[in-house]
Amino acid sequence: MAGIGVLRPDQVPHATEFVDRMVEMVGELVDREHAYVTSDGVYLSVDAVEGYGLLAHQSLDDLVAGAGDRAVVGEEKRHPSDFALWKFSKPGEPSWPSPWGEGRPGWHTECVVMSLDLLGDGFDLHGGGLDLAFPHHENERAQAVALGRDFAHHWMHNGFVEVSGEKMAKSVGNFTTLTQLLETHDGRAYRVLVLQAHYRSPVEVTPATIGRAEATLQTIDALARRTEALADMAPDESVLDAFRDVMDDDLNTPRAMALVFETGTRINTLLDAGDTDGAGPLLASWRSMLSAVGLDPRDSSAEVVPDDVEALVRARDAAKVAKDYGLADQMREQLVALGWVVEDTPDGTRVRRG
RNA sequence: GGCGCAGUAGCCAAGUGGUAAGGCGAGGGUCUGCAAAACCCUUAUGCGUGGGUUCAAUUCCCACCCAGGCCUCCA
Repeated sequence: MAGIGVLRPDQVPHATEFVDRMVEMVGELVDREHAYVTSDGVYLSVDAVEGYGLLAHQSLDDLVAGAGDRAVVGEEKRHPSDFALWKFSKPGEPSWPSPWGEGRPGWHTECVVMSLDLLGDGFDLHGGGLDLAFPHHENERAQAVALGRDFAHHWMHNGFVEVSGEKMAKSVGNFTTLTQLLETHDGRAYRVLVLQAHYRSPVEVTPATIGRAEATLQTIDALARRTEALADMAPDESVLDAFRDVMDDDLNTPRAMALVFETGTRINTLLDAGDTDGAGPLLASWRSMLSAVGLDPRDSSAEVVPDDVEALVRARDAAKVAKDYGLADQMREQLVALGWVVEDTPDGTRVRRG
């Protein structure tokens, strides 16, 4: 997680620790007569849920019609779309006690209980992949509604990570773990890729797109290096306002990133002209935006330049002063061969890891 | 079969009823001893196809093509 700049959650609840609460909730639904007991479990009655199918963009009738042959009304289910809140266990299966019999929780009761317990009623956002909208999230919402509780105010369903236009999934076998990715690539590249696409859209993640994102990062890191000695000033509020505007517009991170790049270009232009004071506020807002999207410029100060490389750099500077460019170029080639990127600056040769 | 979602330059990817952000790449230029970095210019009269509505559509409507997704009791 740290490799791609994702913060740890404050809470990492385990469903097994909330079984008692789930049983309580199911009991409450039964008491309210929004759930009923059958021979194999406890079911939620979707007729009791205002707007069931909202997240799936389907009416109850559509759901039944669309299910075709699969719309088999369980012998005891009152409605084909009714779903299990508690499922009686078969011998040998893990189970917990309940007033209705030994069993295990059904559809996402843990999500409902844990989010309401830990976040409280009426929390802001509920996220998840597009594929979870139905039935997973639909059924979560259904339970909360049947309970009369105020659930998530906003649902955000993100598009898939795709490879050649196909959903990346274990079952498809086009699966790359982030751990694998981090072995050979800058973890920030994945973040750049995700930021440059809208969250609701699919993102193409392939070696090619990751590689391009790394190239993008190089320009960000280059500006960070160029400005690392510059102190923070008061940020340019007009830039930050524009940033907030696009982020407030359904989290339009691609626009936000465009603003980051455009601001970077403005800073470079001012620095080229020697206008450090003019670049200061823009730089502060640039840093602020990068921080907001969780992209940290690579810290080059931690990079250790070995003595032999340093000696070569000094020797090359001496050769340049002596205008022995043939020797200087030869030394540059040596440095490049050793894996260093060589940049000439007014202060002499600078090297960094390529 | 039902319902949603998408098809935009070489690639990735925003977006709007009034004439296409940004990134990478590519070509040209400025700078430089030469490079690198940086900056500037160019790179879709065009946004899957065919109709329609409109003064005007990539943006709305209809049909079609194509990709991928969900349609439940493992979560």
